[in-house]
Amino acid sequence: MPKPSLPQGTRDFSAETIRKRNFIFSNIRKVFELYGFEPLETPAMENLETLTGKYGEEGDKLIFKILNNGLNNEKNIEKARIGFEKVLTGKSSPDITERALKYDLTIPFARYVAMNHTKLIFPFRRYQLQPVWRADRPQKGRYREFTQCDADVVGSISLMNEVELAHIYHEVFQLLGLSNYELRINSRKILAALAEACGGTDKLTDITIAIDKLDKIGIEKVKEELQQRGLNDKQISTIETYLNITGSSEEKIIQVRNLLNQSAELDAGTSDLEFVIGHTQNLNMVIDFTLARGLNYYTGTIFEAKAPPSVQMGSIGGGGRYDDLTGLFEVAGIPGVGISFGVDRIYDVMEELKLFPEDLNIGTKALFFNMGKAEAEFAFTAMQELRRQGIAAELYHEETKIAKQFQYAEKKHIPFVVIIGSKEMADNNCCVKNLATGNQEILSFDQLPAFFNKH
RNA sequence: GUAGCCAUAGCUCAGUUGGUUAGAGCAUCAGAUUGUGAUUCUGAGGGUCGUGGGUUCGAGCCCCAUUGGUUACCCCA
Repeated sequence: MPKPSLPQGTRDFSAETIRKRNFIFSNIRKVFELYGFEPLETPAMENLETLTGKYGEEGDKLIFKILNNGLNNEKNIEKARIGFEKVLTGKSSPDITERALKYDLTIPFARYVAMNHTKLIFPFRRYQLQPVWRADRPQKGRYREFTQCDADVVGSISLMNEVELAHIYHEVFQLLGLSNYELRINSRKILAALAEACGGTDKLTDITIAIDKLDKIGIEKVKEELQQRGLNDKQISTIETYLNITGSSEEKIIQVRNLLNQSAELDAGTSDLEFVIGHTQNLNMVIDFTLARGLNYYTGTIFEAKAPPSVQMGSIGGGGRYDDLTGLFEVAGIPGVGISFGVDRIYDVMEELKLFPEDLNIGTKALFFNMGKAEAEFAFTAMQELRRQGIAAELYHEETKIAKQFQYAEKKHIPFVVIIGSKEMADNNCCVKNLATGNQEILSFDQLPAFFNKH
């Protein structure tokens, strides 16, 4: 029997971790609900066909594919062999795999909308908190199984949706204590206008991939990469000027208008940003023209939430507007915009900054000591009454020395112990001790619920 | 997929140019006090040094392979 282990990049979650994660989830859910979003869940797996081609070439490689069952069945064996040959050339074959674990929540959502568009009430606002899987090499802040929390509005082109989503980011991060997060915003339309000015729209991807790395590799390396991607000096010079745009959001918009030739794309992109900026005061939002985002279905506004600069953790959330996501599934004309929170990274950031409230790990409120057979039975009755009142309590499972029972309570972060010995039994009361302060008092049993509700 | 680093007790680690029965702290358990807890005292258990080969009189240490972890690239939450 080999040592038990977990698949790479996956984790077990202990009680303490789950309570902290639930703290994040419940705040996100609360804000989503407050903004009128409705919950949705989709399966862990999708048909592979639903997912491939939606995340770009690199994305396709990171989809976890599920091997078909019954490949060794005689009537399948020949097909499987041919299919496998195909797989070896780097392609996928439905004879080998036709299902995959979901890679994000947006594409399955688009599939859901496409399947149900006749029944849904538009604009349709849904939120979704579920795990997703990526066959990526794990490293800091990167897992193979992680949880996304998405909110999307589909069936509306109103920029008020962007405004609301920006507010959602802000409210959630405030609730979590991440007040110095940064929300970067840009528009794919402006990037398209830049591409137009630099060799045409077919250069859009090359340009965005390169400039997205500015933070990491610096301007010189970006210029090198642009050169390798076939841009000439004049085009690179335009991009450099573009990347050097600084100032307030308003100033940045003016500068980008001056730099790029006037076009419908540019006008649309800049006025989109102006609208969103104009309706979101004091939200830690900054225009970042280098923001590009990988997923190629975005067409308008794009968002990226950055962790506070004091921690080494890039993006803790992202999103954007897509004109026609459901078009991928043969249902055209449903535009939308959405955002996502990366819970696992938010968790790591909050842990590093020690932002979790102290009292999250209190499960059991009171431990009843076991002071003997008769005492324990007496305590059990008292405890059951507390439980009926909604107060979590435990009775120490066996009679043992006091020190050990105290230690158990301490280790489990139980804040109070209730001692019922022969004396208390005789007086029909109990001794309640606060472990944090060391204070203890004698209470009658009918005082207990009120006491614990107060503390 | 590519590259670097790491692997010794439950945890964090030490282990000299290769040399006897491989150590420490914390944790665990048991005992001097049978109704009051971190402290102190005494003692105990626990490792075929990730795995498999090789070099050597001799390997935790050197070489090769392999597995796992980790960090970075690509990409991303």
